[in-house]
Amino acid sequence: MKKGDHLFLVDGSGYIFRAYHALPPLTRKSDGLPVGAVSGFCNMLWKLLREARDTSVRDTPTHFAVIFDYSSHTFRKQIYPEYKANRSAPPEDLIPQFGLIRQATKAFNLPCIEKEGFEADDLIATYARMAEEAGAEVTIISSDKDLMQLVTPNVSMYDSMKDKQIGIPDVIEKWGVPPEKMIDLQALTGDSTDNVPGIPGIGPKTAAQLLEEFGDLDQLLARAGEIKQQKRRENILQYAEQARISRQLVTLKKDTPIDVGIEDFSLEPQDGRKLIAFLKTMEFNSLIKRAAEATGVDASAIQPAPLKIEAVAEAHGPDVDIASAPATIGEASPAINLAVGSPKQSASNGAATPADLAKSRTDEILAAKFDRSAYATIRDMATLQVWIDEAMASGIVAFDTETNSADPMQAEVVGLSLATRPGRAAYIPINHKSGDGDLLGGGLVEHQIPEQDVFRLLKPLLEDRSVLKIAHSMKYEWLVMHRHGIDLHPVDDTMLISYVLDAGEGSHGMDSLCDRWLGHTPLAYKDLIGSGKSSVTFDKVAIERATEYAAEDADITLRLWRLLKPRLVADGLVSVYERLERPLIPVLARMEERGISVDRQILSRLSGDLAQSAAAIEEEIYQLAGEKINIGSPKQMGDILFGKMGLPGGSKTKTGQWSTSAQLLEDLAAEGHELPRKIVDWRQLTKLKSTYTDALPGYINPRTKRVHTSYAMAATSTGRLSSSEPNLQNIPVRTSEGRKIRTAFIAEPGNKLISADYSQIELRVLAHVAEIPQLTQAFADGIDIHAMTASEMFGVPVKDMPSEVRRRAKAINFGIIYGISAFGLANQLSIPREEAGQYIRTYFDRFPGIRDYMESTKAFARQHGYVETIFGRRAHYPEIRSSNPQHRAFSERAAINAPIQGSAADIIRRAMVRMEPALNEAKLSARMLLQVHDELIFETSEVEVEATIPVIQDVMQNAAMPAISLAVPLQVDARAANNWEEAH
DNA sequence: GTCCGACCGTA
DNA sequence: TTACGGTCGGACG
Repeated sequence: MKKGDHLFLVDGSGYIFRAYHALPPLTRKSDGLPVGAVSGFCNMLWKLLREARDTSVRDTPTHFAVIFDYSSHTFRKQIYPEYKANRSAPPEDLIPQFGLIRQATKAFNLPCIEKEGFEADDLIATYARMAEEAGAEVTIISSDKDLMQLVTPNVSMYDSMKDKQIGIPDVIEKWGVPPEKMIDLQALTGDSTDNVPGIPGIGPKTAAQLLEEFGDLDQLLARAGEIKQQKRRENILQYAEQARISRQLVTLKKDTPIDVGIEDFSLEPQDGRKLIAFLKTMEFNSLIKRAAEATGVDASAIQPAPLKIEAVAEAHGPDVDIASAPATIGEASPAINLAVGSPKQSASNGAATPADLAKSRTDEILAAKFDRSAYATIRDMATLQVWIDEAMASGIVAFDTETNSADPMQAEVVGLSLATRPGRAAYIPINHKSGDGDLLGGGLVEHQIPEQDVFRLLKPLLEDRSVLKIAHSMKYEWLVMHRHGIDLHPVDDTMLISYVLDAGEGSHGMDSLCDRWLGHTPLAYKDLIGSGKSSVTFDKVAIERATEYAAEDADITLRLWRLLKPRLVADGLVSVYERLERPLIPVLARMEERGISVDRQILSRLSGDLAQSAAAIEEEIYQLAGEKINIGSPKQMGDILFGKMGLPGGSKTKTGQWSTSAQLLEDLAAEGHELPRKIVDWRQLTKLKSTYTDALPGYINPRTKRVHTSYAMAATSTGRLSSSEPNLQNIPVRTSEGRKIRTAFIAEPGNKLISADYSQIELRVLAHVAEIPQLTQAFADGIDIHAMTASEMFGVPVKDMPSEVRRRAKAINFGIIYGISAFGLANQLSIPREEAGQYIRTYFDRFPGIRDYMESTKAFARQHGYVETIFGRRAHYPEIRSSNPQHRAFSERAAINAPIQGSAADIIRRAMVRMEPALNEAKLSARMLLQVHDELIFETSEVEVEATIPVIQDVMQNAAMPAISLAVPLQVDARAANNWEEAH
């Protein structure tokens, strides 16, 4: 070796661990052998060697070697027996890769160096010194801080994963000291992963500052008495010896006895056949292709090399006997997978198609068993930090919070679980209380990390943009975390992924997905907390039980994610998920968090009025019925009306009871019967009272004084949201009595509510998807759509049209959207079935495109089992091929409705996702509070109302663009007022 | 105590 | 004739 030569030294052992955690897991397709780290290693070598042939790259190697640890039994153990004693066993799926990486090195025709009793770092230090003395340049391929002490003007490091060169200035920038002082710095700070003690309370910043002040460790220890901070001075004096031992441990040995000299590292030509044979064994298809091209070897003519899985003596834990755990092909840990969609995702595993990947992922996941006893309980901050580091390194973590309430606006966190790999999960108990105890319900259980410490440690992880957080129902987690000052991102939600994939195929709850996909029944929540009167909140659950339950949930979530996420790609649903579902999580969470102000007094007064009116009607009903019966019981009312009084009964319900529906009672009232009218009125009043005026005040949050609904993102088959607790999507509006309830929904003083709603959005969507020229024209001209329909059908001029004619046309238009039947239309309009059938035929004659749309939609649904919205969202109808004609007909109507209702739902979702950025852009402070399918409710200060309305309208009217250019314009009406009734 | 059907509020 | 959720009564265990 001579001046001008350039030696590359790869820290093979360091690379394995880093690659294992940083790269997406990968298994050999044919048998599940874990090869993720091997793949990363081969790709790195390929890149380094390719650059070696590329003369345009300055730092090309002339000499090359890969260095490995031999075992953890090194001379350092003699100095300090605890050295590296806290290392846990390497992950099971990493063990077989130790040997494979050595084989890879040989396949690349590179020297593979290791020596008993020494670490790779010592060999690297020795070779670097020798090369430098010979006048050559050295590049160490590693980012390990332990090697930074070796950096000189002639020796630099290279972080292959970050593609970053590390020279003297980089060391100073990172650690605050030059390379030659790294030893002293490490001696002071110690190293928890290697169990190097250091001095307590001294971290890198303090160490750098002290070394700056005192020059070096010896000076510092000699003059420690001069240190002003008492605690720090005491620690340094007390632990001086520990620092000296630490210095010995971290100092790399530059005179390791070597068996192979640096002259033997001279870079040899690539042996294409040997390399390709190995790559074939590993099934690294893209590398095979590149290697064949570069070496001019015909890859198809080469057989895979026989695979030898060696028992490698590279022990990374004190108690691991690798020799007893050699991996055999086919028996490798199956729980290894490619991380599709993670922020740290790499390009590809060479699998054929997304569908193949989804399939192989399914097989792998199913092979992994659940073991609740393997879950860890985290009770101290050091252990928590280890898990956080692991999550940081892997780039993916599934988590689940356990709380004492289903309401995220009130819930207190009881504990939190994490999963980093299938089967590897832990629970952090935080607020578990003892079951018995005093009147206050018992105190905090011992050995739990204080809540604020847990969140302080977790915050960087939960907010790290390079770590994907996965939860089942992320909106809940987002809200709980946000209340602790954490802005959770980026995220994935397994419930929403399932929803996008399988809307209409049953529930998307974790338990049912776990059963459906993983063939596993998780611990039941009810079994932990009990039920009914004897139930307890989660904080009373024993921590051991809670660990099994909570960690299992995180584990399941991670496994479901690995299974379901690739299906998004395979089924072409990525953009539905990423544009219509995932971004809505924080938007809806903020809406729920804001809530809306509801006036207790107004509701209370209304409730009193309703009670009085109902009581008066009650008396009249008892008079008319001749006895005191329960008016609220349809069974009892039916018996009175159709039994005792002998009124002509209409239909019966499927349980054999007389139907007492409002429609039927209205018909009887029209015939002059008094009692049915009274019952209808009574029902209306009591409905308004019990469902709204009495129930709503109970939802006013005591802390915020506002009502916070909860939106379900994955509840409907069509893509609509649903609202519950309370349901704010069914607040009365039709009758004047009911509308009064809306006056209780108010803006804060100085503010207004703005209501903005799409006009006829579903008919507009119908005009677009069914391509109906008359409808399109009518919407373009802005004329009354129902009057136009009536005019087309009945030949009546729009001008001076009788309201009854228009009403019928309107009913038909709605009927079309609902997948019309003569039976249904006849019911709706109270006309004979024959007449309704004639209407429908006339409609189809006038608008043949509608019939074509309905027929083609049914045919599509029969063929595929689902239908699609204009944005590609799917709604599944498994019963569309049912042999039961009723079930089949129902599915057909639903399938006709879904693309229309669902496309409208998609449009308003798009508007909601864009709304906040648009308002921010316009420097407006309006807050979106509610969504009612085609309406958005905002609250904003009075002075901004005028400027806000056009922005809202603009976003809503253009929400389909640019993905879809609708054949009809969207119209949005908006109004501002002090309460919802006046704004609507 | 839990579940289901009838009924009815919304889009 | 589509999509929901809440309340009630009544039957079940």
